[in-house]
Amino acid sequence: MKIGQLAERSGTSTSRIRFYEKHGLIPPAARRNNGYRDYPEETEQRLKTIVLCQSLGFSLAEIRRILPSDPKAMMDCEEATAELQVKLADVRMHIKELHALESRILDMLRYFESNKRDGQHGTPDMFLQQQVQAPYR
Amino acid sequence: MKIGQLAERSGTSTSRIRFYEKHGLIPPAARRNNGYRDYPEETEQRLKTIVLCQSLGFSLAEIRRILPSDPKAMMDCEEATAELQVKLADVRMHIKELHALESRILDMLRYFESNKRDGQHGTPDMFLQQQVQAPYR
DNA sequence: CTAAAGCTTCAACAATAGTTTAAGGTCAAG
DNA sequence: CTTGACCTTAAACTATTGTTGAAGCTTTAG
Repeated sequence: MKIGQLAERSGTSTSRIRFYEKHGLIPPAARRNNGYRDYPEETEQRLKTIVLCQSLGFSLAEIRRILPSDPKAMMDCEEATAELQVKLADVRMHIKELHALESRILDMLRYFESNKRDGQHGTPDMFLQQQVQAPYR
Repeated sequence: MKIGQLAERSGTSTSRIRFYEKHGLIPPAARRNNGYRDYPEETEQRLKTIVLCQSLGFSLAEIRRILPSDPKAMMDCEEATAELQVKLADVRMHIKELHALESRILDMLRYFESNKRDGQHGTPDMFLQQQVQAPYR
């Protein structure tokens, strides 16, 4: 399979595939006589796997670490499970942070609202500095 | 105030302050005879405001847009409120996405777990590809 | 035969938010 | 007078994930 066809089938792009090869995410392709890359079927699956892992929140560096570089190697379930649990903890922490951020934004909105009712004025620094010192922090 | 002292007081760094000036986030500092930047007290507040806004999830481009370039200007409450509401919607959408991601990771973990119990084997592609086609997607 | 499409490589560019480095000027203390 | 700390500028580098372009070779269709 040539690179263009692989790109179409895997839903990526030729530049992306070359980029992944260069960075060790897919094994270097065999070459035809003319120098064109020639891909086996399985590379399509591997590319889709990479895209899936990205959508699961793994960076390319993490994917390179998790997926065996030999595309035929068995995946170590223990290791994959461990990595996924780490990622799960990351995601949950991130969610917590965003909830805290949500609260702070709501506080700030309420603060602006009350100021508007009181017809108060001030510089942005005054508004925001006060917020910094608010107990919510 | 010289730039080093301002950096220390505001909890930033000299390079960061010069970077902000260059990119229009703080007004250009007055210069002493020797060319050194000389800062008024208020710049410390402005820097802290910028750091706060960053912690609220605003990018420097957004901060530059929201905070009046004249540090003494009044903040437009209406505009700030509108910006904060947009940011709030962003944050909430981001939280939703992360919850979906959490579910997908949990699905994957359960899938690995059941495979382990069954003593099954396979390549990462097989594992993950199956997951792609699972109904959770 | 020729033109278009597809392949090759290498290098540069994109955005974000700065840091680091080089080469040099200035200031205060001892 | 020298040493060290602090200041100046501009340019290059960091990390991430690719895209775009230039220059050139190959293949396919008409």
